[in-house]
Amino acid sequence: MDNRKFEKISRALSDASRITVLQQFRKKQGCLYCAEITDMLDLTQPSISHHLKQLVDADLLIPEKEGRNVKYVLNQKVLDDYIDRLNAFKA
Amino acid sequence: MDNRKFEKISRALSDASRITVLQQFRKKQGCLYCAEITDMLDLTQPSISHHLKQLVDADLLIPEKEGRNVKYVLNQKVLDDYIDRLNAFKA
DNA sequence: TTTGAATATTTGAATGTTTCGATATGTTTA
DNA sequence: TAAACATATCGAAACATTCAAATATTCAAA
Repeated sequence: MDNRKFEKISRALSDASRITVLQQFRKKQGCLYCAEITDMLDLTQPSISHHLKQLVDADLLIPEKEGRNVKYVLNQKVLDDYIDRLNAFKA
Repeated sequence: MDNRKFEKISRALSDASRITVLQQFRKKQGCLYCAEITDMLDLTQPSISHHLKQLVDADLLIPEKEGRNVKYVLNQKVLDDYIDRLNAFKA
């Protein structure tokens, strides 16, 4: 992971709505449907779509189309790589 | 660490200059002087001061005044807490 | 106690982000 | 095929961030 990608992931993580979304993945074994996410945030559908795009563009979520629904899967590998970069800051 | 603090740290980490600064701490055993940081970035002094303030406000760096110089120390504890929150996203 | 060096704050312009309403795209079902 | 549904994109308003120039503050040394 290069610095540009680290920066992009950090930016994706720097928003209250997106943090809330990510926290819900634990309860659902790492995958959530778009509709479930829309239900849990008090935002319009386009806003939620925008936030999800940021998380997908940062590779934190992997979208999987199922008919007219979209299932988002948490990308644990990217999360682990990001954590490795954080640990590398330490002396 | 609450969500607001997690968000603040993420935002502090979402800038190329600030990432560069943090990466230098490893080479210097976790502490750097303001002047060293100013030397390594191609930005004006006020801009660098502003970036350092964001890292300090996020508690990633602890400023220690030494006469008219400032020594910045990397806050490993906050980094560890942040990593714990990231791991908590995982299923 | 003035001078100079190191760092911080303020200001303003340019740019980026968040949000929403409207609309578009793609998919299932009647 | 038409209607209903789920999600994405567009366009614009409100707000936040970044950067540099100018200025202020703090401290050490002369």
